[in-house]
Amino acid sequence: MKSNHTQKNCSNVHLAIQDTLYVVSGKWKLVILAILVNDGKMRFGELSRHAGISPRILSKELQEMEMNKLVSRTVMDTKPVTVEYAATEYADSLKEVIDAMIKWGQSHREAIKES
Amino acid sequence: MKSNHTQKNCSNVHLAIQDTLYVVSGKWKLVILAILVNDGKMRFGELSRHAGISPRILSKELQEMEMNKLVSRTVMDTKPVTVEYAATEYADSLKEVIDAMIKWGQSHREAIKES
DNA sequence: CTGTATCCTAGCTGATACTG
DNA sequence: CAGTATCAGCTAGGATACAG
Repeated sequence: MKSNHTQKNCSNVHLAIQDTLYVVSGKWKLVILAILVNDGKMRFGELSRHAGISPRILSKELQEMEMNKLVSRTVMDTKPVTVEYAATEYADSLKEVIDAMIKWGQSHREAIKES
Repeated sequence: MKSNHTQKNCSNVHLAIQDTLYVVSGKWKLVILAILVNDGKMRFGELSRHAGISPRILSKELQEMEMNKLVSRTVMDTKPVTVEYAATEYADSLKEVIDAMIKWGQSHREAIKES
């Protein structure tokens, strides 16, 4: 038996992979997440300087990550207004994916080296 | 304790993630791999038609995948010459990563739907 | 038949200046 | 300070013709 997958399952799987890729790929999303996880909540400007991301990109990334519930955005009642971003609990659910990627990436580098 | 990671570990992890991302992201690599895994070895032209990828892109993708030991390339002694591509055993090692991505992608879609 | 060369387009990314 | 507008460069991906 070569394959028992239906077209529908195939589409679902493909879609699921694309959804995940959308969240983990790209130049900045995981970097931002790592910073927020390691260093805790941070304001927009801090994050921009800390990661070296220009405001335009950072804004776009944070919006997408907020839509995907990976970061929370809190407007603080200060003057002038400041905004704090933080990694959500839900972001932890990505850990399995990221760990799998780290593990494979490390052993892969070994595997390739031996040629 | 917030973080006990060294700069070096951080770099390694980041590098490993990028290596994995390089292999699984992009529009075609996983599609090609899925086809070769499900339908077995296939010639260049077949693959091109089957997946609907133009030769230029397919060639580039296959070269990269071959460098990463994910596919094998066998020149057949036919006339005119034909070339068979197949998924390697090593490609199976990606399964954990892909499964993690499928799993997260599916549950994520549910998580987002509820908002 | 396998692959490459050429040309083209759309989208991602970045620097910078600016608005509220 | 947070975020957007504008402009510019780069890269991924694609159509097509062609070479070996």
